[in-house]
Amino acid sequence: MADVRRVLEARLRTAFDVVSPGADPVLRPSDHADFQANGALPLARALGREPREVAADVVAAADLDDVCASVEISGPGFVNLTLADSYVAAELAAVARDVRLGVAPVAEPRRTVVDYSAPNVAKEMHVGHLRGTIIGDALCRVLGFLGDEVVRENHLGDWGTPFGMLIEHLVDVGESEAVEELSVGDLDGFYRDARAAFDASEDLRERSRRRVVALQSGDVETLRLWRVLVAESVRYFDDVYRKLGVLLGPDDVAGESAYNEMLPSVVSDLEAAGLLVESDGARCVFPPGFENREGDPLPLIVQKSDGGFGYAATDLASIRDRVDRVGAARLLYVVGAPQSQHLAMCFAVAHLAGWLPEGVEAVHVAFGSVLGPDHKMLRSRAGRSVKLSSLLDEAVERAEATVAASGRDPAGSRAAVARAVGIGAVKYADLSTERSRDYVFDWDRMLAFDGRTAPYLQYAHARIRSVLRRPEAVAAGAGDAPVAPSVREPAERALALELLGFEAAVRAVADELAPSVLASYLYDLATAFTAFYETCPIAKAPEQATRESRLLLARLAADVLALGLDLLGIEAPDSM
RNA sequence: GCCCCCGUAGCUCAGCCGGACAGAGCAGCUGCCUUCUAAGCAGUUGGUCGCAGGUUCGAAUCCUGCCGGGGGCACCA
Repeated sequence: MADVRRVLEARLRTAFDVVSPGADPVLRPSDHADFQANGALPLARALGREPREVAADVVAAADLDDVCASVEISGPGFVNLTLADSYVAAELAAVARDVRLGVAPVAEPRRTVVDYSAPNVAKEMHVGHLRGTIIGDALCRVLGFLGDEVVRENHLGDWGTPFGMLIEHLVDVGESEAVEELSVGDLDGFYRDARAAFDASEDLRERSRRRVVALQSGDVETLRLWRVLVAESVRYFDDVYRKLGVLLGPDDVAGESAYNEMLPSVVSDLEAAGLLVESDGARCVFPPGFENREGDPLPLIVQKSDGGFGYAATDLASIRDRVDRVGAARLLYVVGAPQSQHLAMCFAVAHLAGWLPEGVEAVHVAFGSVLGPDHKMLRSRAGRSVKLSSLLDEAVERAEATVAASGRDPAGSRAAVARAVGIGAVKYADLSTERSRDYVFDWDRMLAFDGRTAPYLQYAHARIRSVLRRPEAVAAGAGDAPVAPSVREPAERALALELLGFEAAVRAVADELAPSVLASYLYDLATAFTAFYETCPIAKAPEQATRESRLLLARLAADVLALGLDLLGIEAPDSM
């Protein structure tokens, strides 16, 4: 209801229908008014009429008296719409009464599985996992807030041939030694040592091969050792997730191994459907439209020539499981862009096999890579991938240094503020870049208090809370009183309109699976607030009515900032 | 060779279901703190929207070709 744009859109649609049924009003924000409807121009061409005449007919047919102060035809046939202050104020008052701040839940909630993060057991989480984890988490929060039933699934890499090697290494170093190493989070050290030993010893290679067989055939002791590796890794991942402040936890783990028992039926059902083709000893499906280097049909290898299952089999099983058992209406795969062909093939095969029925949507939510200052994949000085855990620690350390340098003494723990700022900076930098693009990781830029950064937004929020804590504000109810806000001053009006755009921003994130829309919106809101803050005294406004109105605007700005940041998984301290 | 993504101001990016002079942040330059957190605000400099065609009354946006960057292309996941 708070979305004034949708109200305008609906009214205009009715008016356009009168002129030509089904015509799109093409409503956009405008530099010349609050909004402009461009629909008369294309419609005029279709009708072979003068654009301004068509616009005039639309305006005549439109019922906008209660919402618009002025409706004017301009230029070649634009319809410029300026909202009535009374309408803006009334809508704002409605938002103020709404715990959801004007964001209505979706009419038809969908059960949505979000597959994201997916680190590998006994391997370090690195920056490659950063984007997927942050983006997936933000989408879960937004979809959940809009009322969808979100099922998080962390598709852990917990199965496959490397586990023969890893388990043998576990045995060699001794179980308690290994657990010790893993529990302090040195997964990379463990993996590297295993790898080095594997490469150096034919005996170990042979044992590893036998161990894989034992694992796959369900040998009890082997499974026990495997569970040790998984459990220690999951515990470590959970530490990282808590450090990062994401929703993901041990209960969300749906590792590859969880699909093991379904793999044979994936193969046999594909075979029964006549989709399976044997090629060079491997059992494959050749979905139409995919070619390899030589221009030959490209297979999705479901079962390898050695009888083992490929990851395609697991991915297909997960699709079936999520549709049949979980009952999902939508499957989101928050997975890096390089996997797009693989996922497209999996979806294609699932369609062919009838595993993705009508009404179930599968989407690859692809994201780009994290690049270093040299615009190449971000790596450490040593050329290794950057350990995610260390990166997060560095973010907090750097934030701590800036907070300390400011000489401020935020109420509450300085360490907590540093954590919110450091982690928030990393998340906002990531989320504010359009997700399909690669993005350049730059400490100084993301941690700056100037510009489009989390620290700027957090600071804007903290300033508002500070104003709301002032005695004059507390006395006036700090914006909680049911007042009719005034939007007479340009800065008041601009802030009010920005606040009314919150619902549209949140919905756009869900519709386009693009958290960056909300990230941009929050920056615009923060700048609208600071402009208002500069020109309009809030707690110190001389008149009681003005004070109450501005306190309401300020409180709403803080609430929307806090909620919006929360939907992105970013904390908003009350003081900093 | 084929497919996918990207190429917009010095740097980082928005806009891309066609519309009124191409926007923002940073950096640069100018101003503004005895007054609610100046970690702020206001103003300003800066662009052949990779190139060339095409469609259109109108193209950063749609189509085609080319150039440049990244990624993927059968038994690792």
